[in-house]
Amino acid sequence: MAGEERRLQILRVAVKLFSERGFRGTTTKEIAHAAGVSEAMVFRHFATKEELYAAILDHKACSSGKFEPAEMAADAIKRKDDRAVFESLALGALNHHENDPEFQRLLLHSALEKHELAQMFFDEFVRHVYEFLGAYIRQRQSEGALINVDPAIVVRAFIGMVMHHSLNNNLWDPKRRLLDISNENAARHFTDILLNGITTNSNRNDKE
Amino acid sequence: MAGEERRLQILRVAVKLFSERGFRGTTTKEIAHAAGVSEAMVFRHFATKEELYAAILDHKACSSGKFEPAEMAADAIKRKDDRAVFESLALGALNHHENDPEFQRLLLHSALEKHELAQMFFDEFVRHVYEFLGAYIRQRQSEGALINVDPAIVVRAFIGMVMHHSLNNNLWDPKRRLLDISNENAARHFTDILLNGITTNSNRNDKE
DNA sequence: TACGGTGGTAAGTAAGCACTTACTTTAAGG
DNA sequence: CCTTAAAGTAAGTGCTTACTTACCACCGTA
Repeated sequence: MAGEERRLQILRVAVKLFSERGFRGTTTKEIAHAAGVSEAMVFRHFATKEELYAAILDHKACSSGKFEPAEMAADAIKRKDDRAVFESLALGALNHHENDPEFQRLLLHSALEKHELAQMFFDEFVRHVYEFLGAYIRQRQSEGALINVDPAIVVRAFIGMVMHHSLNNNLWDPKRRLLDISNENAARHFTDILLNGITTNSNRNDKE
Repeated sequence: MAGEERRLQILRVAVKLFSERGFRGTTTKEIAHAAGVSEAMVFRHFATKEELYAAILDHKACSSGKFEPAEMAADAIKRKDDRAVFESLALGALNHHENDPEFQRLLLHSALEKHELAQMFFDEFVRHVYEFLGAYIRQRQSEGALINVDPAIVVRAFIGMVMHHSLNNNLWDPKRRLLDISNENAARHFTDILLNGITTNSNRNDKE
């Protein structure tokens, strides 16, 4: 097998193992065995275990790249369709986490281990999301469409719903015994709650 | 030092180390050193490292006990004051996580490591929260105060906001660069969003 | 056919790990 | 003051770990 090919293969199996067992929980022997080569081959491609781990986090974080809203979300923003903006962003995130559950586990493991690349990902990627969504919310507030709350709080609340749901599906309740809904339904309901709350109109008017 | 006293002291320092570095990341030597005793003493009190870890998780999870809403929340439920119900529960959770940040880290570590006690805690404690809050929501729906959404979705959304906020404060953004608000403010704003959403009334009426 | 570079391995090494053994100190009770 | 049991330790044991070394097999090319 050619060099680059093998390198990628080692990376792939390492992603799987690191995401399952974390950095310290995964041995280079296991990685080599899973890749079907000897341990020495792993160290030919990656000088140290740490370098392999960093390469993975780097690859995973950079493959996401800077936060760029999906086509559907960008379109919704132009139309100022708040519902579509939040719903499409939520659906994008939920689908991403469903298709790549290793990513969330990897990130959590490295955050708990205080690996600098986890912090870097957060500082880069998450900050952009806050800035981007925050700017949109601010604009819609100035247009009188949204109430005046600190946009950062709104972003945190919304991301909270979405990420916590993903975390439940991937980590706590993969059998989905507490809640089993499609990503589409989840995105729609979370958006509904964010935009309109759960109080009935009659009840809301009573109180005002 | 007396036996029971030393046992508790070892447990305390082990909680700290395990929550910081996880099970595999913490050595029995470190625990012994942090407790100011020799490694052999650790193994006199706990037959294996695993047993020490289990004792910690057990203690932490059981000290929380079954989910019992705080006094303030229980009172709010009797008064059917939705705002107070959600706000007091949120504040309770946020304060708990702030005062005992080790707890969240410990739980995350053990969930990632697929330790059975983490799953047990989730199955017991979290299920109760869903049942309890779900029942309240169902009741308020039947009274026409809340709209008819699956209560489990509402619970997930609300817990999502609260837990994700705690997770940010404890793990991702302890410096609180993205959002720095008091627990009281967070609880109030999350409750506001859950109950009323962020759309302005004029805008909401326009669309209806 | 000689050869050099590349893909690959078997068999280490030194350090670190959970856990043990064989021993010493401490202190309360008769 | 002597006994005795518990509190405590120094110095291992055997295994695992990340990482190395020294070597082999193949293959295109000159």
